[in-house]
Amino acid sequence: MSGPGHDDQNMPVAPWERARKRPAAVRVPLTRERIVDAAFVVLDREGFDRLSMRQVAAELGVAVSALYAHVESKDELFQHMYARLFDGYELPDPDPANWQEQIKDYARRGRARLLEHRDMARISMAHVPFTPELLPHVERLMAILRSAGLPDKVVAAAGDMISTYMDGFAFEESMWEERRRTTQADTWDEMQVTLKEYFDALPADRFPNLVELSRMMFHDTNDSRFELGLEIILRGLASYVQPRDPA
Amino acid sequence: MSGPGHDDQNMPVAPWERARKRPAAVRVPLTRERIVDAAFVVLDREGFDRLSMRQVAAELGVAVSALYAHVESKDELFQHMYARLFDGYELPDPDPANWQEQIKDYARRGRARLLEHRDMARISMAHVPFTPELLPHVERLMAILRSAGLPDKVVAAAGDMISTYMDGFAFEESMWEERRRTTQADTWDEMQVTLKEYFDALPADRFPNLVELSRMMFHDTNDSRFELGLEIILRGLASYVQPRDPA
DNA sequence: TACGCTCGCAGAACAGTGTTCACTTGTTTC
DNA sequence: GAAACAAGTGAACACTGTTCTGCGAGCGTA
Repeated sequence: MSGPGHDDQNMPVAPWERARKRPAAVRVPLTRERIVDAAFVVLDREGFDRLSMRQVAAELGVAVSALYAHVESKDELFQHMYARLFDGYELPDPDPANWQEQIKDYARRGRARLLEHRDMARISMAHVPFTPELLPHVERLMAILRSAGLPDKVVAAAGDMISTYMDGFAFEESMWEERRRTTQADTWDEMQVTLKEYFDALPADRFPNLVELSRMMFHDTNDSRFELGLEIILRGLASYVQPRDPA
Repeated sequence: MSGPGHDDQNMPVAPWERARKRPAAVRVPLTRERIVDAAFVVLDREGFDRLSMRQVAAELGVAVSALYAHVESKDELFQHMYARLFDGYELPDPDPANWQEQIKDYARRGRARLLEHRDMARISMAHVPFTPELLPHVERLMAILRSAGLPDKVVAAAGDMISTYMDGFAFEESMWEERRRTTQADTWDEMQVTLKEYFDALPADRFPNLVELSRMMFHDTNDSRFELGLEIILRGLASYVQPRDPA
């Protein structure tokens, strides 16, 4: 998939190399990249709970123990999957006039990446503290927030808040997806109808607000709910903006 | 611990009941409450990853299979542990003049409850969607937010945001705690010093903001960081307040 | 008192997990 | 050709959640 050096697979083998290359071509060499690729295939097909080293090995047609030559543990495999989240996912240089849009865009792309693979948010969630892959992002995020004129204390808290919001939101989405899968609901719309019915059937004397607001909670798309939460956080942050150079 | 019907354990047995009660007293009857209690003991001592049905059974001096007479699965056990979070944890009636403080107080108590037991945030996080125990809380939270004059769309999004923030924050705290445990750091202060040193040692040309802000991120207590994040969210919410009855 | 019956728990078992280790096997090098 | 080396195999260990059979004490009834 994303590993390098696969381009020559479709090329015919030169006759004078045939004798040498044939035996080597029978087994594609096992690499960490291929293991991570296979892990994503298993993750998407089986989900996080059924992602086991044995399943990954089976996907590659290889013994389990072979994986441990390239990956120290299942945890390290998760770390490499986590690192994939950040491939080519960059923050722009600070543009103080547009800082809010810059951060929103960053968050949107982050959520999109988390939703690319099933249960990916669960893997990401287990890595919230500062990992080396995350540091450059936090650095640039802070650059943007500082350029906007936010006090340092707020900047320090905001980085965590934004990534926690992204992870938490995508995590919830994963959970609804899984619930949908275990139910008979085939589509997301069908699921929403079921949920809305459930809330409508709640005793209105004990849950007046829930009954009345169920429309809001389930008619909106996840995208617009995500967007609204983002806007709330950014308005809160913006309220801390103070002029930088009172010249 | 919190289960009912344990009050008579310290009472002496009446002599005329002694002959009858003795054999029964040899084995304290196994109940779901006792199983949940034992699960919390194991959780606090061993952590989430080592919390197994066999450990819980051992804690009670009982065979594993005996647990399944009172609890259908490990997942159901988690649900009962999760339900304990909400015992006697209520929201007040709406007081429109104080809505921000009411919500802050709710969030503070929620975080405190999550921190009462090791890794409790991880269990809570797995239950984010609407469970029956949560519904009354969401209902009252919405009542407060609506009384404050927030538009319905914002109210519907805010409930999720606040609980996600609580869970996410406590979850991160759990992770730092675990990292502290696996490191040799005995106290939290010692851990903070280590972290600060790590950030100070970062190449200042590539991470100027991180180096400069490391002081902010690790000198503050978790409580004040939590408080600041809460304030940011509430300022964002408050920006949506609109007059209710333009009379 | 003796019988049988029910119910709560014990023990073993099944299928699955992460991880390790002694072993082949295919390939290269001397 | 023989020796060395790396890579992958298969079996094993110590676990996990869950289920099934069976025992044995307590109860109601004859």
